[in-house]
Amino acid sequence: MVTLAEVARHAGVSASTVSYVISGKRSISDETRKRVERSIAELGYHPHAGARALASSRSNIIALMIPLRIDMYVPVMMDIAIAVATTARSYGYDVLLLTGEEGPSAVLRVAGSGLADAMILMDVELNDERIPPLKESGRPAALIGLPANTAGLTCIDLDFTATGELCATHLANLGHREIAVLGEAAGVYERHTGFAERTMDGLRRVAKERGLGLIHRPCEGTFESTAGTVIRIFEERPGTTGIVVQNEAAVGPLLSLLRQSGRAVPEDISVLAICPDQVATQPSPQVTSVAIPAQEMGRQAVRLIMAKLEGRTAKELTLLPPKLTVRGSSGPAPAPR
Amino acid sequence: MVTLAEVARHAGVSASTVSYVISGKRSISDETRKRVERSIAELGYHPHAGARALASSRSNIIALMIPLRIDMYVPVMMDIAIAVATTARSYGYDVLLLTGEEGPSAVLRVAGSGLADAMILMDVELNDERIPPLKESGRPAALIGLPANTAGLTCIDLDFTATGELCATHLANLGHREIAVLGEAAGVYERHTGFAERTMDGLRRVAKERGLGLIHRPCEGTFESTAGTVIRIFEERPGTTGIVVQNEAAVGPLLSLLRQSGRAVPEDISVLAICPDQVATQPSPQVTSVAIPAQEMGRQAVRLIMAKLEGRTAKELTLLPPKLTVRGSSGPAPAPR
DNA sequence: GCAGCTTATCGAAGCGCTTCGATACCTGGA
DNA sequence: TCCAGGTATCGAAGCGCTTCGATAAGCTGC
Repeated sequence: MVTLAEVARHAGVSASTVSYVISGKRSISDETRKRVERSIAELGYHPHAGARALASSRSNIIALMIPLRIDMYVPVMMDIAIAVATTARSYGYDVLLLTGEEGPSAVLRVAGSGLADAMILMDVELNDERIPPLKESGRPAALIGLPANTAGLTCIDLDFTATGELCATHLANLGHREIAVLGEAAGVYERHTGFAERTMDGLRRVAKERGLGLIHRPCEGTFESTAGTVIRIFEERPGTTGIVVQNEAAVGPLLSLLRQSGRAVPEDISVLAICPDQVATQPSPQVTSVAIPAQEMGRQAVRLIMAKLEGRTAKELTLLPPKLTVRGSSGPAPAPR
Repeated sequence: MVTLAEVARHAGVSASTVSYVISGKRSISDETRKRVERSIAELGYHPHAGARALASSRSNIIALMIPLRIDMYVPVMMDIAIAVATTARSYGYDVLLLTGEEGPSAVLRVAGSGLADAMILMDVELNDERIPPLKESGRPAALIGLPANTAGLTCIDLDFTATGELCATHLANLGHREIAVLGEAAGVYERHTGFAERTMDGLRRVAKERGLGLIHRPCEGTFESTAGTVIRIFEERPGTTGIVVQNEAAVGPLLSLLRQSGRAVPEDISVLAICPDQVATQPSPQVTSVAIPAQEMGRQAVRLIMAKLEGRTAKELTLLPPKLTVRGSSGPAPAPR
């Protein structure tokens, strides 16, 4: 292994000079800088991460914690993770991957050992047990998803309330009067992950304002459970002409089922989904959707953390505005029979 | 931050004694050990990762490198990543997440800086450009996927040749005489990722041996491209009664298309897929499949690396045997018309 | 009763880096 | 000509840990 000292000797300067060339924290003459840089390149020098962390008490690592139970659609998590890693690198940071397996104690371990300078928590629940140790650790952090109490934290999420409003407004504007929501699996509501409720709030608000009928049924997302849920919906509200899907796994099955049961999309039924574009563009017809801005979340999370690491303050709450992309699955409500 | 020295003072012993209590590298009297352990717990001590890495030249970190271009189905990658992280933790290691973004130089950077003790490369291509720097770095490594030349490396993959054989044998045993393969997107073959070719080798071998007709068409996996491919297959070989799907994205579309075109599964057509169970169990009927053993790959990769880190030698090639799970989509070939 | 072990503990060196004075030189204004 | 104020560089301390040799104390067996 090449060390700072060897580079210094090779360049004919002192170790501290090499260090300052690398960090740029003191001015160095052009001539010396060039000489040192050449030595670094020639010797293939890489600063020792551990030594650096020890001397500077900065590891240049961000921990990214994935929960054990995954509600989010997996590709979304992956997108976030990749966006986090890529953005972090652009700031000179690396990313440590933590799984929920280890539980909240992982937070203490990683913060306590100085392994990571900051943390990002994904898929945060309303009363997430990782939050107390996180606050205790005193490390900068960003949460993806909203806990019940965001005081003193930095959180990012899609604005699900606005998403609900947007979906309901889109359908109302198209003349739909009865809409149904294919919700998340029951477990999601039980664990109070929050986003599902917030979506419903938005839907309800607009439904009330515009005088729409609205029913909401949880849905597991398998073909069978989707079938059962859809049949029940049409039994209870035969006049339903618009369906909003929150559980992205149900999108494919729903379209198959509607086709099978002789309902045309979008002529008889309009379908909207809250899902990644990947899912929306795969079936035929493609589905009008509000995307989960996974990359944006990951990027923002890192930016907010960098702000904190640099001593600036970061907003407590960042709600990303939803964007509705109109595709083939939504259209004017059919004329009432 | 609590340091070793403070723990030592609190317990009334020297720093080195505390260190030996933690590492277990020298014998310590029961009494002293207990006292030290109590102090550690009371003070909430966590060894500083950087200091440790510096003194022991071991970071206790494994780097996991995800490629930029992703052929693998994303949830499979996630499964592997989570299995790697979980298994690594059980050995006291953490996982650093690297994306392909940074290119092969990331290998040199991470190895050179002593950030990671070892590396795992995912989705390895036949002539993967990360391999030369990896060898140069001299760090232990495990590759998930097979490069063209495995000499001096440690590689893990599903035995795709055996997988192809297994699929063909299953269909042959059910009496099918004409089978078609819905392959990966053309790009996958161009970049020579290897696994697709190996699957075909296996299929061809058995097809020849058992006298089956076999055609193979690449497929992008979208609904439209799958439709086009399926139509062409039945035009060219109207007698086709068995379809093997390699591109998991095509599974859903294929089943929809067969249903639409009035072909019953499995009565008229048997469908086999090489895909995660998640994908196989979602549609109706559920699909007979050979699963990608994602977790197993992740676990094995870590085990092999641990062996190397402990100075033991690791096998060059680990091919995991395929397992075929029979579900509702495959059955006896229909009587010839 | 002492050589010769083993066991338990300590002290000190050193891992490779950052960072804080200190120093040496140069410039320009008085 | 002299000194204030920069600019460029050096030396040394110290970050928190591991590890090696040394030491002290407790055994065993003759």
